[in-house]
Amino acid sequence: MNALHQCISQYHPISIAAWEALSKALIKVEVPKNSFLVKEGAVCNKLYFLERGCLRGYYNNLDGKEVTYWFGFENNFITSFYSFISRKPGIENIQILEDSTLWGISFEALNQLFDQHHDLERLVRIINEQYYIRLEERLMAMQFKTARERYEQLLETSPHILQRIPLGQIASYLGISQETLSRIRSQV
Amino acid sequence: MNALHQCISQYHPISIAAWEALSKALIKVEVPKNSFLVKEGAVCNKLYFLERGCLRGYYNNLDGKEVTYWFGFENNFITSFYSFISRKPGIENIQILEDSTLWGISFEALNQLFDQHHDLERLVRIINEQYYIRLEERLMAMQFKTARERYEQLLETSPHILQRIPLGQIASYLGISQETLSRIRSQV
DNA sequence: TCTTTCTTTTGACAATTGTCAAAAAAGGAA
DNA sequence: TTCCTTTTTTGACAATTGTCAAAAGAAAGA
Repeated sequence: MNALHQCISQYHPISIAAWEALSKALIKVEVPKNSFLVKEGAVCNKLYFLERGCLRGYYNNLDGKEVTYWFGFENNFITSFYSFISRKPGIENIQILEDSTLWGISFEALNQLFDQHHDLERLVRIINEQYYIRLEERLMAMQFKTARERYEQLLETSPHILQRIPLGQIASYLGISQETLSRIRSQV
Repeated sequence: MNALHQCISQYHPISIAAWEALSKALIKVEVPKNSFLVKEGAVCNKLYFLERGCLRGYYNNLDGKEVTYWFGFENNFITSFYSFISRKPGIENIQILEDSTLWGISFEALNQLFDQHHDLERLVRIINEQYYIRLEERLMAMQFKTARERYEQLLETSPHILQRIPLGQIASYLGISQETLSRIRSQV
């Protein structure tokens, strides 16, 4: 739980009372490789902090292919965002790629904490904003860069992804075919 | 200002006190077509609500081309998000495409209001979340759909864009060349 | 170790999309 | 209207990326 506290502090320090309340509401979740944290068709009721391990979000498209659109690593906040926020079933699956340790809090518990601790809601607002900026950067790369440029950007900003994730999933994440990524990689 | 109040209510109703405080902090901005709300290299210090008109966010890429990555229409919240949040100069230009009326609030004023009115900060958190979901949808379309599919999706979800925005800017927004968009359009 | 399975690479070819240049069409101003 | 500017379309060709199939390589279990 220390990792979470440290991570939080980097975004926005919260009061001791807020941290204590949050700690009490958190539930430790240990999940083995290849299991699922969230499955499509279900409402995702929890927001997680990933302390150890890694995982991915993907959905099955109309052609029956798995489409990976994000990876989660240590110190990331994890949820099926659309489902968690809208309280509706999502199409997203969250699969554990390495044995992982997470801390989870339910939607209800989180919102109760928001009522009691203004600074906790501020923290979440600020984290949301930072994640928004990341997403914006990714959209821009997707929209205006070639496959090769996107791969090179990934190499620079997130080399750990290359070491921990199979190529096919990375290709999907970059929006290209596995064959194309393999060819790009052999030419760099 | 009524439009803003109504728009807000759809996200999260706020107290009368919060609304009054917000109203007082808002500054009306009228801008003519082709002028700029935000220019690259500057820190964007305001969050706007667009009451009337339309505008676009774009940046100049390394090849000297304008790259459009969003449009704003009536009832949208507008800012150069990265710059507004991080308090750093951005690369984004916001150009007015039709004579527009906006209501603006400064970063400082907004944050002071957050301290005084918890429900206002909640409102912004919720709006942020909804905008995040939109962005996520756009990223997925960009990542896993063909140019034609993205165009057809735009036709369905935002036909007004087609009627108010030049083709070249729409093409850029869709991440394709103007010629390709023109050809797609002639074949639908 | 030897299989078996999963992952990655390679080849051949097709489909999509981009680029450059020019023509056509549309819109604005006098 | 008429002229001028901007926007859109079209053609020819090149570059990028995808698809299918097969081979090569790596990892995991018996």
